[in-house]
Amino acid sequence: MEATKATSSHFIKNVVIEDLQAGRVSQVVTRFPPEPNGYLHIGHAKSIWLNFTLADEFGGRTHLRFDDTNPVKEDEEYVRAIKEDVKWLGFDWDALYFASDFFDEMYNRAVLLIQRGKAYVCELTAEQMRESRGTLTEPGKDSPYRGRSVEENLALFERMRAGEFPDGAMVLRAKIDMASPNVNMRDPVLYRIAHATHHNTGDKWCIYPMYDYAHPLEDAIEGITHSICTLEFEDHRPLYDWVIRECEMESTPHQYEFSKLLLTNTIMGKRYLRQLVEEGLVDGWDDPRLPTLSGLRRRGVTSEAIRSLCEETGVSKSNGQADYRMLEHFIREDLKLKAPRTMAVLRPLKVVITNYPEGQVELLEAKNNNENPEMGSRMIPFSREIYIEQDDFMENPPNKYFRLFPGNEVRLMNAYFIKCEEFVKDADGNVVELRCTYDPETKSGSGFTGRKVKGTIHWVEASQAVPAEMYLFESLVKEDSEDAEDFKDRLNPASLEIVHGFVEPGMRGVEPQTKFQFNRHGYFNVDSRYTGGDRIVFNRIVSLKSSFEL
RNA sequence: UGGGGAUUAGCCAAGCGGUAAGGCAACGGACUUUGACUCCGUCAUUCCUAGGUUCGAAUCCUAGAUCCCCAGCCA
Repeated sequence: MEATKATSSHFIKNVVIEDLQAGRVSQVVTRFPPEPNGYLHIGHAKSIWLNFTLADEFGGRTHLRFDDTNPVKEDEEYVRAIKEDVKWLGFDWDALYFASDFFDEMYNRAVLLIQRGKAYVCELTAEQMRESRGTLTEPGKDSPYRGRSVEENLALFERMRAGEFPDGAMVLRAKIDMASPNVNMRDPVLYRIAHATHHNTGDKWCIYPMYDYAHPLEDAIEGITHSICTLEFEDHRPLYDWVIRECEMESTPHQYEFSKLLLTNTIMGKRYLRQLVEEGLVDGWDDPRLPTLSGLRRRGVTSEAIRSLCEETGVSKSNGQADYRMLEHFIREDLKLKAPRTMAVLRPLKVVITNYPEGQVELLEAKNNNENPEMGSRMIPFSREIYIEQDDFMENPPNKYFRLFPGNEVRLMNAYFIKCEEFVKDADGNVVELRCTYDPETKSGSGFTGRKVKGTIHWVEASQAVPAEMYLFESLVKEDSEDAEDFKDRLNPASLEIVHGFVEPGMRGVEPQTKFQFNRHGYFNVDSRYTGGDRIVFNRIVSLKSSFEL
């Protein structure tokens, strides 16, 4: 049976509970309102999670709404990608809308505003408008067009719509207060002229509503009860309420602001992400190093881990960033029992077991997940020649190194104890081969207790080993580089290392997006772009924790 | 210097007048066929500061400090 998941409390949930109890709303309706002008990243995941889980917990509904009010920046391609990401996170919208579905209604409400003397057509240029807006400490000046008659405004607005004026010639402005201490209230622009083809409405419109005007109307039309956004919109709230009130909307949604999710050691700014992609500094929007949802997905991060992160970082109004290690923790936690465990050698070092019969291959049993017996076991080959990790041998080891070194014995996971007798170096002095002996008595599962060994290392049988590429990722940005002026100076040149290693024979033909734990290394995902034919590429999702330092 | 927010441990975060939850990280120890996992233990006499109210304050009041956001015909 499924225990009811106790979700933690937060201030927006408290508001919802009060609204429900007081009868102010009968059903919670939220929305996730992305602008289709870019790819979603983990910060958006928080908003998606918040809106969907909040409504779900109280039997409400959540809409997916594309805020497509600016045709020059938006594209159908992003609509597709955003839908895919939301679904991948595990959420289903109860209704799908586009802001553009409501353009007629918005236009009609604008006419109403004009009729009520609450809006006017202004012919100030953008620059003049900026100059007359005042500053943060000085009030603005009224536009010379502020006193136009209702009739004149109506006629002009109609002609704007009819396409009689070029872009920038005039705008529709709200008539509020040019002296407001809140600059958002200084007669904000409601509509601008843009002769651009819209991905949904084509060339039907050449005037488009601004966010501050469109958003509250969209919410009201859809019957949204709790309109959740991020902190920077806090001082837009009076305008949000003004639009709802002055447009005489029946439904009165309320806006609540929370602090967006930021992660340490990553780049989240839309502008920077776009630059990385467009300048080819990364492998597309789904580069596994990116915090985009498509990048995280390709890397192998699970949606469950992302949801856990959202849940555990909480909902508040204080600015801050969560430690990326928190995400890593939830990835490991999610994959621990789900991912089969296998042996993979990233940087191979050949080992010849000199007392093992030449030409003999035996099959040994290996559990697929030590902590999850339901995953069963598999048979893996073992013979005279195997590969181990280069790191697992040192000619001159420091104290507390309990892997292989001359004269030392270790356990080969799932196999036998081996002892290092000699090592072979090439002309450059690199160790290229180990010669070891094994003890048949120590076979895995035999119950041998004769002696103990401190180290256990992993390996892959040489003749049947399957070559594979492993993409090892580090943070895209250097640690503690937040204050760098040019963000490119923050880029970590070592964020990607590709190694050529070996995996077990059973890995041949593995499907993209399959996740494994490589014993003693970490969690890896089969890359969906490069894997195919004989090529297998693994993306390292996250390493295992380690308390060992050389 | 106008307006809007924020401030509880290294990080995230509960707490709403009755004596500081939880998670991440870190650090000890036990266990271990993954230096992982798991388990046990440690980790804020104090909540930005200073005053005040109160039997009692992170919570209420007063004054101050620091940080974030706002002057797009972007969202």
